[in-house]
Amino acid sequence: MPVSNRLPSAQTAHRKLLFDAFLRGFAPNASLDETGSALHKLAQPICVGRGCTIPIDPAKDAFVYIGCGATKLIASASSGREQIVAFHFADDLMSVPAGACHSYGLCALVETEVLTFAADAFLETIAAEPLLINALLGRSLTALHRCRDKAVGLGRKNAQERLASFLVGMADRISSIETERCVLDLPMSRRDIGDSLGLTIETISRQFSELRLAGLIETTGRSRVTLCDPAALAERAGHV
Amino acid sequence: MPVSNRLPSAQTAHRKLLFDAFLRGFAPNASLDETGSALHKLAQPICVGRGCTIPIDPAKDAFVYIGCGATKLIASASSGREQIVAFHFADDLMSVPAGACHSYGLCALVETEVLTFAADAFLETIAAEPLLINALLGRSLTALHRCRDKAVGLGRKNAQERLASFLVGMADRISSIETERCVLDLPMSRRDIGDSLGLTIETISRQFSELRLAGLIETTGRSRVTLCDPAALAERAGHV
DNA sequence: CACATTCATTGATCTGAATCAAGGACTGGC
DNA sequence: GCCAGTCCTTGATTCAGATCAATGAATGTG
Repeated sequence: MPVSNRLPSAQTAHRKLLFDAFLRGFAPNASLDETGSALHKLAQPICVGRGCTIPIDPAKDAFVYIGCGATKLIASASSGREQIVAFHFADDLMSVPAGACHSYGLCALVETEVLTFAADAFLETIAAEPLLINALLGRSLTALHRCRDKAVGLGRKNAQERLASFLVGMADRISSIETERCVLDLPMSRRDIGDSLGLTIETISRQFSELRLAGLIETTGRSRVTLCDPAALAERAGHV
Repeated sequence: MPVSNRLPSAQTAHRKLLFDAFLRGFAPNASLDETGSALHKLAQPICVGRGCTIPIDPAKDAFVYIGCGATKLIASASSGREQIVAFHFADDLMSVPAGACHSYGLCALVETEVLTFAADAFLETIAAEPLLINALLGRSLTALHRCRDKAVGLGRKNAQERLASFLVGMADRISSIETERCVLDLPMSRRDIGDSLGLTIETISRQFSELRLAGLIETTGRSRVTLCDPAALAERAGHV
């Protein structure tokens, strides 16, 4: 398993680019002088390869900004069972909770660059900047909304509805949306999809086959999925 | 099914009490003059009986403050399947999303008094009050954290672990915490518990019986549950 | 206080997804 | 371009929880 690397301090220019992207993506209209440099001091830039865990103190809450790449947020129940709680992509800002009931870990799906922040210091720093808190609040509410929809799927949907729901949701996030057809390059494995949907890898594979047979999707290689009829797929997903 | 009632305008005093409780619970240290009265104008006080749905425009996001009582936030997948996404109790402030994938409804478990706010106007009003945004952010992050833990349960736990997890979680929220024994008065029915844990009413009942047989809980009537050994129960819940 | 109704419990059976097992297809490294 | 290793697919069987069915306990209403 490859290990994670902090960016060497020589790459100051690169670090600056990453931090600027964060500020731009996070609060484009704010003019932050002191706050900006305070955040810059807090930001821990980290670059990890595919399959690596992003080092985060499990005892403290953290915020993580994804500059580029993709990650999975994993929660571990006892006896090694893992549940993927969320996927995140470039320009996402997420909160990683310290483990109370379960322990959380953040893992890169592809080569990924992130900034990590200790949550307490981060919140303290932005406390006086309504634009920033509002932005963070918006992200949190979006995450909450997504998590609730996920709970509906995990609690009340069958395997096929879960996979259809997952594909439609991913299409919204990482594909150019076309009404007719829609091409997705999934950065996660079948196992990841299973761990996200509360299913096994075999069930995921079988449902891919069924959706393919039904003419709703086409697959190319391991990662490319074409949604032939997104509307019909959304219907199978049990969306209202 | 009983219908909900706005508080008659005659009960101005009562309304004021409710609103004051909201401000006190929400941002005890803030001195809000204009913002306070602006919020007061936005607040829609509603009082509903057991089993009633709290009227919320399904087309727009809302925030709801619970003055007293208890509620369930229900999401409906297609074909009438319902998933309870969260329970809320006195002094909670929650966000109710407009339905995108699924439609949400808020329903009272007991006689309940709430204040509802249109989300857009609410956010606009508090935008310049860091204390308030921070409070709202904190509540959102707590809700997100709870929802993630719920996702772990729904995705990766068996029936007994889910019920044990539920009981331990409820004990934290609505009971005086005693290390040895802990008495809970659950305001929700077996069906509600099932709809929250992604299980049927029969499975819930069987698991109650098993936990009772194992000496971990005692039940009195329909609603009272005594946790005889919270630590052992937490272990059965698969908590780390 | 008795009745009606809803709610909870228990049992028997069924089913969708898990598990066990084996073969086949990508992908990346040399 | 070949090979090794990983990832994916498909089939057979098992099992946890759903469903179907019936009885028994709470609640609250007249």
